Amino acid sequence: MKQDIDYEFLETTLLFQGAKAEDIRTMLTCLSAEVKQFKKGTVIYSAGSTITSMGMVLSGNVQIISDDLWGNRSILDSIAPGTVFAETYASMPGEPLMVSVLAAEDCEILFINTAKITNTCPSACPHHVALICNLLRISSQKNLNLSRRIFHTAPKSIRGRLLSYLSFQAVSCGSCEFYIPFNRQQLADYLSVDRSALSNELSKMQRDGLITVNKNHFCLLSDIF
Amino acid sequence: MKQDIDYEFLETTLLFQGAKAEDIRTMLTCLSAEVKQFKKGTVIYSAGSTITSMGMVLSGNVQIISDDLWGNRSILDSIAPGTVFAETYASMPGEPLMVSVLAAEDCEILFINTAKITNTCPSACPHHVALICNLLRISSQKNLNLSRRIFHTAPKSIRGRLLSYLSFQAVSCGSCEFYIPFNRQQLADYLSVDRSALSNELSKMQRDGLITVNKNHFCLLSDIF
DNA sequence: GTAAGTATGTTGTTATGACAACAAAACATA
DNA sequence: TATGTTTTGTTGTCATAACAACATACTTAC
Repeated sequence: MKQDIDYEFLETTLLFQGAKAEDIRTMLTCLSAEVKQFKKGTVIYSAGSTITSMGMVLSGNVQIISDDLWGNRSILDSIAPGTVFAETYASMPGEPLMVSVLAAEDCEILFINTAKITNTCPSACPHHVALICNLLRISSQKNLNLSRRIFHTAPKSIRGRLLSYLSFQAVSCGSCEFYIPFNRQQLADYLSVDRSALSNELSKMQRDGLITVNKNHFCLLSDIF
Repeated sequence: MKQDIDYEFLETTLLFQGAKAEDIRTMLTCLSAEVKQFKKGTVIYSAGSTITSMGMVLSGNVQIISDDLWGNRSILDSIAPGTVFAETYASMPGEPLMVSVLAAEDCEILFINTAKITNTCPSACPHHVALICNLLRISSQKNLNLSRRIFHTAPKSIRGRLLSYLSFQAVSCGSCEFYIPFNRQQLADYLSVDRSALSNELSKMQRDGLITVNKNHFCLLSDIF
């Protein structure tokens, strides 16, 4: 089973950052990690269940989805190869998932039991410690992303949210001119507003001389930024 | 300086969970942790700056605050003794703070350099590993809290947000009858809605036979939960 | 090129929430 | 009990965002 894992690829991931292919092979054996295949459309983890292993996408693509009380499904995130998912829940055993994980394509997933990483005596395998540090970094990064989103959705008006989001983008890229990684629908979802209302507000802001917009390219004009 | 630290108290904190007072003393020396005093109203960390140490409140109380572009200040969180703050930023060196940390009362803060925890060779001090695991747990827990909040503020109507929040509370305490840890203003802030509109909506939901409310005590009546 | 599909912008209507201002409890303190 | 303070509920007005429906690009495939 394990011989088909591409350890060179794993070297490039955030989780295994700093470890050599050979070390990773040893670690995965030691942690009794498992690779499983999933057909497109399969549910990998379902909301409400409790889990003990985080997953890393080796190939294919998985989606984090949420079905609300009325059956409306929304896609919260899309996980690319080399990225982990469900690591938060795997670190907090017993906590039921609020979301489901779905195979968006045929995919291969590497499952790693988090408790084995944290519980196994680290002296047995010195790379364990590096792995935990990487996990901590991944968790902190996710934390920042979540905090930012809460931040940008805190204003009650669409314009306020856009100003919050856009000025952050400007600061973080060090220029008043930048591209955003969202299309209109995705930006609307991120800011929790209606897409057409968002489009409308962008037009107004352009008329008000605050910004210029062209597809994903934004330019902040005002001195309030 | 360090002799006035209450190591027995630190034993009870999440960060030092599992370590004995004597171990903690050794670790803090090894990590060259520092205790500092702050007068009420002092800024401990200010938004925009970059930091390398997380803080733990030993006595007093600190607030996480955010001042928006127009100078409106909002209190995002209140940190009690034994709890850490800014640990996310300390784990991601170079990331500028989005919020400020303010001494809400006279207080004593223990500062710990996160890089020293993760970089120091763990074999030098075996409890380092436990410390990192505790940090990971703290980070994961915060992650869950942030995710939940995003979840509950995702619906666009006040009623939708309340249903999301209240049904989660019911599930997590295993009963349709429960107390919430917020007063009206705090709940409104948490759900990012206006307080009086929230009160109003709760009344409507009561009239519609969905819930009964009495102060912090809620009872979900409908079968949709 | 045409056609089909997707993404984006526009407009008008309607529902809803923010806000302000006030009333009524609840609580504390003297 | 009287008094001030805080919390919560109520009401009405007004701004705003959701929604629907449509128009106009912009893509992609044929």
